[in-house]
Amino acid sequence: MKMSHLFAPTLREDPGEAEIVSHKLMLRAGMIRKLAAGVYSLLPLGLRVIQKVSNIIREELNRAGAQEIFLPVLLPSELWKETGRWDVYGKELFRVKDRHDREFCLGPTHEEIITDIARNNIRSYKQLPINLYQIQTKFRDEIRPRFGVMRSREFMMKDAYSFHATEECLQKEYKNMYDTYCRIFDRIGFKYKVVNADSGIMGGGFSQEYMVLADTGEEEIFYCEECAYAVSSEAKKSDNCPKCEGKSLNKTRGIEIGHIFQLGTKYSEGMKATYLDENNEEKPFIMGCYGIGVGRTAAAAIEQSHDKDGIIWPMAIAPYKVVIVPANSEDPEQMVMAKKIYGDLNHEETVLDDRPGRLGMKLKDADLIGFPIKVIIGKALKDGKIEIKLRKSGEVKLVEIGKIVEEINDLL
RNA sequence: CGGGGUGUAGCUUAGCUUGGUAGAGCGCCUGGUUUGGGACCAGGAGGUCGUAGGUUCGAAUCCUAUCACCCCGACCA
Repeated sequence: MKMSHLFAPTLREDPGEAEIVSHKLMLRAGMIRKLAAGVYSLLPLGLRVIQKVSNIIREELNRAGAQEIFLPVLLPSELWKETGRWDVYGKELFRVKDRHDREFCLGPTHEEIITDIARNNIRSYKQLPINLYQIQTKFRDEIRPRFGVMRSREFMMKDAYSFHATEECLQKEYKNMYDTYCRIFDRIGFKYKVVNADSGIMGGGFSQEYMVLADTGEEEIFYCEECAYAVSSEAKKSDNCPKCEGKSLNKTRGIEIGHIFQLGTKYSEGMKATYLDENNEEKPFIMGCYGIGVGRTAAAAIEQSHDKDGIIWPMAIAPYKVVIVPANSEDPEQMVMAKKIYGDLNHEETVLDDRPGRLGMKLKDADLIGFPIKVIIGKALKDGKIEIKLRKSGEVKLVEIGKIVEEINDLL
């Protein structure tokens, strides 16, 4: 991609509407623009990050045996009345009527719909277990949307639902999803904790939240350095770790980006969703559900990794991995070399800053957008060398022209 | 929904108290000089002052209503 062609309207100053750093930087880097409170347009850089997060989630879930589906956003009220959530969900549910005055809502989550599919299409224990997921826009009329895409009314979410014949089978899949989520967040490069949580309106039994550690996180969490134990502030019972006796708990803040639930039979009983077991007896499905906030994951990455100059993307979800910057756009030799290197690299992950203008302006934009690798073609070219500068560490390497492509590819 | 606050050019904002020509910086356009961390000079475009009423000879400024947005609280990926 050529920078002169890329639609990334960067802002030099902080927009007044943004309070937290990820919101400010997503606006300044030209990733998002607001349409209404809690409703955001994704521009090319923002969409690319969302797609990279989605792809990692998709790869790991597929590998874990889940199957991707795509459910409607527009949902008839009948299913919601079956479980009682038409009333329980309250004002947070976006309700609409069609021309015949039939009531619908815009999907905030899809337990009812997936359970309806299961009861209509799964009859035998032999068809279990199964885990179905989708990556889709969700709607929740939040009481107070805030912090950009961190808490918006329209947002991208991955939601998965599993169906089981036995409690043991649910436990096994829950553990499978637990591990899968760890792989997903490890791949992105997060520092995170898994804490026991309140299930809220989802209901059911046990649930755990994945919290990305960041000073600006909305929730206070406590964790033990010795073992994996972590807990959110409202559930904390003592100052010491219950597993490692006497060890005191450390306090930090986190952003919830994932939540896994053991639902049990709450929805299947409410909706009479049953299968026949090996004794020809009708049994309600035992269910689990597993969510990840995709947009929030991108915002959390920025909260966790940024500096005064801008975003420091982890390699795995950077919108582009490399930017090539000729120091002087009027210098023909530098431009020829920049284009040659651009030609030798993967265009899908590389931006060539071919704009006229001074080096400082281009580097400021590059640091704001957060490309992990800057390739600067400047003064050292006379000595047959090109500069590689890493966004995260600031480390600078002078590399001989002949080795530059190999060197860059080694860093990806 | 309760409490607090803000709406002036694409962005950041001055002007409002005390009514009388809408101003700046950045960005944008044209020309020139520049080119290693957001350059400089010259010229230029861009404004229903959130909206609707009212007071007044005259309203960005005063009054009323209304809308939008932001922050704190309950909710959540």
